[in-house]
Amino acid sequence: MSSRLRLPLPPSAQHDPFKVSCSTCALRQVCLPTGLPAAEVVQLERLVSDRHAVARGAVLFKTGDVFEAIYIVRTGFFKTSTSAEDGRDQVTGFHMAGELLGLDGIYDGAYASQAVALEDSQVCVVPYGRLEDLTREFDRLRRQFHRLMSRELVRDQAMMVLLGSMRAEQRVAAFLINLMRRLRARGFSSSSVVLRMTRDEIGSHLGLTLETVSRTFSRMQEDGVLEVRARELRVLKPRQLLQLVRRAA
Amino acid sequence: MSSRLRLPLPPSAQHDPFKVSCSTCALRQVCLPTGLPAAEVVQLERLVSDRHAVARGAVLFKTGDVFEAIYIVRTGFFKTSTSAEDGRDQVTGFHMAGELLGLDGIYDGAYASQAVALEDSQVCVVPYGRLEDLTREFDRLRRQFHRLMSRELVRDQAMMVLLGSMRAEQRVAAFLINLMRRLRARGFSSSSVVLRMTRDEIGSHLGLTLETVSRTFSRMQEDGVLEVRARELRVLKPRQLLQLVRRAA
DNA sequence: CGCGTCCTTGAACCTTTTCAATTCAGGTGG
DNA sequence: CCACCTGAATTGAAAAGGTTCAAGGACGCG
Repeated sequence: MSSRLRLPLPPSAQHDPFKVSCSTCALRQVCLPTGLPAAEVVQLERLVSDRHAVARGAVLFKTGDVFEAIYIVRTGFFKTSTSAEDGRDQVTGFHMAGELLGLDGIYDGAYASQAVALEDSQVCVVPYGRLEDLTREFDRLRRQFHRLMSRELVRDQAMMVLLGSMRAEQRVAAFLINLMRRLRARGFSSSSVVLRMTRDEIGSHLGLTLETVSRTFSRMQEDGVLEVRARELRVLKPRQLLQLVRRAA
Repeated sequence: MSSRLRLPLPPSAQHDPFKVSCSTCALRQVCLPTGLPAAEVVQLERLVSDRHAVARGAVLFKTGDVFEAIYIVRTGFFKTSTSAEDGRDQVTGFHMAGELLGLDGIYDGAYASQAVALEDSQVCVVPYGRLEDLTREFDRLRRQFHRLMSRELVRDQAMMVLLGSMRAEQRVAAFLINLMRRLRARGFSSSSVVLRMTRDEIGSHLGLTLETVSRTFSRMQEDGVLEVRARELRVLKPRQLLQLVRRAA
């Protein structure tokens, strides 16, 4: 009934779990190789030789770790968070299949954030030095890489608007809409989800307390917009949810 | 007595205002060519052939404009803001000499934000298509470009933490510290500034109302941390200002 | 099946916003 | 050169939204 946050792997990958094949990967429409010519995808495949399993709760990289690779979520679900020196900790994002992790490490050679798996996951490992080299030769790959970095900037801007000018209800609505849209782009139901994160993590991401998130879910349920049972969530009135966001502060 | 947000131009530029010379530019330590070998700087100079004056209040680019170039602030001061369809508008950043504008346009070929000059300014125009080409050949330039994009991501994360978990006083303190640090990196006084933006614009950037910004300035003045007279601002106790940020929520 | 973690809900409190009234500063024109 | 005028900034008081503190309940994992 509800979406499971795991994509079926293509036959080739199922048979040989260590072989990476971007060309046949189910994610190729939402991943780094999107739109690249076959020749460049092949190059990328050779680069992304390694795959890595990350158990639920395990840390993929943490703040200050030497930056050596970018990761692409293959299956599963991650959260990234910053940890300021004064213990201030904030979830900066949730990441699902096809999304890149670790781009913030390019700047000074150390990751600026921490990535933790929220369910048993797999990532593709993209050694950064070799990616850099590859972007020299391959124009389309280089441009795609730049586009993805830029997309992150656009997303961050949207997040700033959310944090800077939206009320609790709007933030939660915007969060859910964003989540469902990304799930839909991956072929999942756009009405049902099993959340992989706690209310606390959602709150941290949205600049709210876990109590406010919980209350907001409850209110949306009373209003008939959502059906909430613990982590199981169902959007009953998508249009009304959209209205909640659009409504000016 | 107070810093003026304008750097003296090198003699060569003063004599021929249309000739761009990164090699001799006063900004080369805080700009795109930072750390590049001379040969690559020369290439960059040839690329950045155009300079552009932007009068106070004028729009450099706006949301939806076709993305053709990245801009680098040469003199003056800019704000960037997003304008959501529902009229929700937020200042996403303030930008001074040496800082890049427009990177958010790479993603889909249209700027995602708007840039407005807050004082009479000049920008260097970097045609993006040609920059892309140049990054193919020149390894250091390409890496530097990636580093700068990544730095934006790191900054955005810091901004999210500010917006998501700091109280008004902490936000204002963090804003001032950040501003003064950037001014100092450009050779200005790190204690005095004439702000180029209104309380409203500061508030929009920090997720606060203009009244709260004003009250916070007043309180800091009462506490002897700042001296505020309209847009003229002086930091009297930098360490105390730092303490304000570090103090957990 | 029990324990721990997560979630929900209530009530009081606090910060920030909102609304409103002055005050101030800077630029313009007489 | 000064008076005026307009946008910006300050300040106060009331209201709202969210947090904090606290207690109880549900769920899932071992």
